[in-house]
Amino acid sequence: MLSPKNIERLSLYRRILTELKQDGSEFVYSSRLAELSGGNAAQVRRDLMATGYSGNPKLGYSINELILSIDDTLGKSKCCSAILVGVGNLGKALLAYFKNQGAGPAIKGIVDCDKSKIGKKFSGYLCYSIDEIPTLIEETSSRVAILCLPKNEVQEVANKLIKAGIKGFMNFAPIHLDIPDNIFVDYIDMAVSAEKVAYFACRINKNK
Amino acid sequence: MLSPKNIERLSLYRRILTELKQDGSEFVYSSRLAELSGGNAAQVRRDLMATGYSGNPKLGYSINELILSIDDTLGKSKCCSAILVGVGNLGKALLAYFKNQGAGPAIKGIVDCDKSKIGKKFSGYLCYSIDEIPTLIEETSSRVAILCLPKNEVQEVANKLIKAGIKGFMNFAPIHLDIPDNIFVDYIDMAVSAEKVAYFACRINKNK
DNA sequence: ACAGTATTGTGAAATAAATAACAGCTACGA
DNA sequence: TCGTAGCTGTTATTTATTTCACAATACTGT
Ligand SMILES: NC(=O)c1ccc[n+]([C@@H]2O[C@H](COP(=O)([O-])OP(=O)(O)OC[C@H]3O[C@@H](n4cnc5c(N)ncnc54)[C@H](O)[C@@H]3O)[C@@H](O)[C@H]2O)c1
Ligand SMILES: NC(=O)c1ccc[n+]([C@@H]2O[C@H](COP(=O)([O-])OP(=O)(O)OC[C@H]3O[C@@H](n4cnc5c(N)ncnc54)[C@H](O)[C@@H]3O)[C@@H](O)[C@H]2O)c1
Repeated sequence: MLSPKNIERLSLYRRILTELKQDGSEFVYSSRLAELSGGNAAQVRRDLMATGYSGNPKLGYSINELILSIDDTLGKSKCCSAILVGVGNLGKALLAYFKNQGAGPAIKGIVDCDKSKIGKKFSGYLCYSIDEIPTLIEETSSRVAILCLPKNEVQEVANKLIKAGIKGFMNFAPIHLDIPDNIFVDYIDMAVSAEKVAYFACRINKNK
Repeated sequence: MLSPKNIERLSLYRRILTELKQDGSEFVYSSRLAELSGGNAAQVRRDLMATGYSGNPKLGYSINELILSIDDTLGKSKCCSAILVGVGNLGKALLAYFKNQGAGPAIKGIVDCDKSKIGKKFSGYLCYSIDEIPTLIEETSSRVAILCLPKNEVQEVANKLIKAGIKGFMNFAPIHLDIPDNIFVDYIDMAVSAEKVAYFACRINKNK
């Protein structure tokens, strides 16, 4: 089983490969992929090994074939759809983003509890009420939920989503979810991230 | 020197401690902090060691004193201010978020290249033009920049920002920045994150 | 005053991740 | 056709991170 870090890098390589392809390239070396992804060539090769695809010792990797091989490993994204819960400032921005972007699980439905939002469209998606979650998940066969709600609401909503069949979350609310450990959660904590950047930005060129 | 992961967790602990304090608690055990942060008690203790603060073997950690000690280690956030570049969908959401939120570097200025935005206010911040970056950074003594621009613009803008004194970036654009390695960058790549969640969500309860 | 107890602080051990090293290929030019 | 330069695949090594395990400790109740 691949680790989350392997998966992250494979996803990143795939995006880079897709861009290279659009630019008309046919082959790429691990060293070039390392440059473009900010990693190390040995690691790139090691990650790619995991997909089972073999490059050519003189030409490098065939971009087309490598993309297919990564598709195969990650699972064609289409196989897994998502719903987004909480159509506020962040939720709306994410809708716009994921819509214009091929990769990743396709958003198939959006949900809010605010009556003034239910029934309206956002980025072309009709907003459903929180009570319609089970139906929505069933009909869209979604397994992923993107959580953009206030932190004090998130645990309760996550519980409902799990009951309805969700197996993975992107959680933007700054709180740890107490859920079974067969459910995957990715925490995207921007406040923590900002403090980390501030920490290192303020130490650079002082201690080093 | 602390690692980025240590810093992330310390920042997280501080947020949790602040909430516990508001709820009226005075002391907390490492085991409780581990629960609330989703970690392990030994690791919590190890992280806290790095701040130099010692808990009490019977009572646990004094919440007040521990917060002060973490403040001291991370640097009172106030010491490091930030500017946000790219006031689009995501930029506006982030402005709203960081405004209502005490921690993290304070946003001191915002920048866009769109003439229809320059001179207007967003979440109370006046939007400056890209040419005013050097002045803005100097006047606000910012060392951090939050990058919310299209990916094909980001490298060029980052170069300007570095020239003007920025030492750390939060980069939301899905592209690796080619910059000196004394500049810190945190990449927040939501497409990758979404694919990772989809991968694990679709495998849970199959292979395990 | 003091035994009991549950927690801290921390070295040692285990695990995970990244990097280096190099044998084995393969296209290509002479 | 053959030698070679420069790549890949993969093992070995190193480095980083997490977890374990337990002596030292300080409060509590008697
Ligand atoms: N805005 C940002 O850039 C940003 C950045 C990082 C994290 N966050 C976090 O993301 C979350 C959302 O942030 P936001 O700025 O979009 O907030 P917001 O207040 O703009 O939006 C929250 C939305 O959730 C809806 N909601 C509330 N309770 C709900 C429930 N029980 N069920 C369904 N919908 C519900 C609200 O109606 C609203 O539409 C917060 O936890 C915030 O801390 C936001
Ligand atoms: N919207 C999201 O939720 C989201 C999520 C993840 C990542 N991103 C990434 O964040 C970036 C911004 O996304 P967005 O949805 O806000 O896009 P957007 O198009 O809504 O906003 C981009 C903003 O940047 C400004 N801009 C463009 N070039 C500029 C320049 N050279 N200097 C200064 N300002 C400039 C534009 O005027 C606009 O205001 C993109 O790279 C996107 O891939 C967005």
